[in-house]
Amino acid sequence: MVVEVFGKVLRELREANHISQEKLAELCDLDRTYISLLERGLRQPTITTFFRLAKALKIKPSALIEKVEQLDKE
Amino acid sequence: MVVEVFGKVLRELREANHISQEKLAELCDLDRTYISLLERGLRQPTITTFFRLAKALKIKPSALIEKVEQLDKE
DNA sequence: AGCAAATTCAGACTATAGTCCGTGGTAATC
DNA sequence: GATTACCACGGACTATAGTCTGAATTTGCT
Repeated sequence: MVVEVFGKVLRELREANHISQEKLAELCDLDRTYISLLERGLRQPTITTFFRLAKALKIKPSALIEKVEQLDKE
Repeated sequence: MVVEVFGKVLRELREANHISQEKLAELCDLDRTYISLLERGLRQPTITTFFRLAKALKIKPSALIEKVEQLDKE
């Protein structure tokens, strides 16, 4: 499912950036606990939230979606 | 803003596919009136809804995001 | 082992995603 | 001028996005 895959990708990218959930939350003006929910696939973002996450993680939104696309095909 | 741009792109792609809002809604199992709201930039989809829209419009999600990215840079 | 940072979890809350019902308007087509 | 297709718009509704606060738990470090 898209939402679980997105969570995994999000966590991978965050760790690759060596920042905490709290730092990421601050960077894209979201709540600390919400990042946790996203990474665990318990919530799904809207597209503007998605864009803000991508920006904070220094990746193009299209490149981020691509990663999700790949893993989502099983 | 991302949400308005997304609405424009959505409408363009739907018209390029020669289908009505109602037909698109049926294809991705959404409500007719919600497609209207999306196209007018009054609502923004979550990522799974985004993926379903892309599929119905026969475009890769990453390609769809790319279109939004382009127009979003002013 | 012990401390600190990082994360998870829970409850209560507001805003909005998404549905469902209908109504009205416009532009073709017959 | 009645019908048909398409779309905008309304209100009322349920589910969930996203916030806030704090406490419990895990993880990493020395």
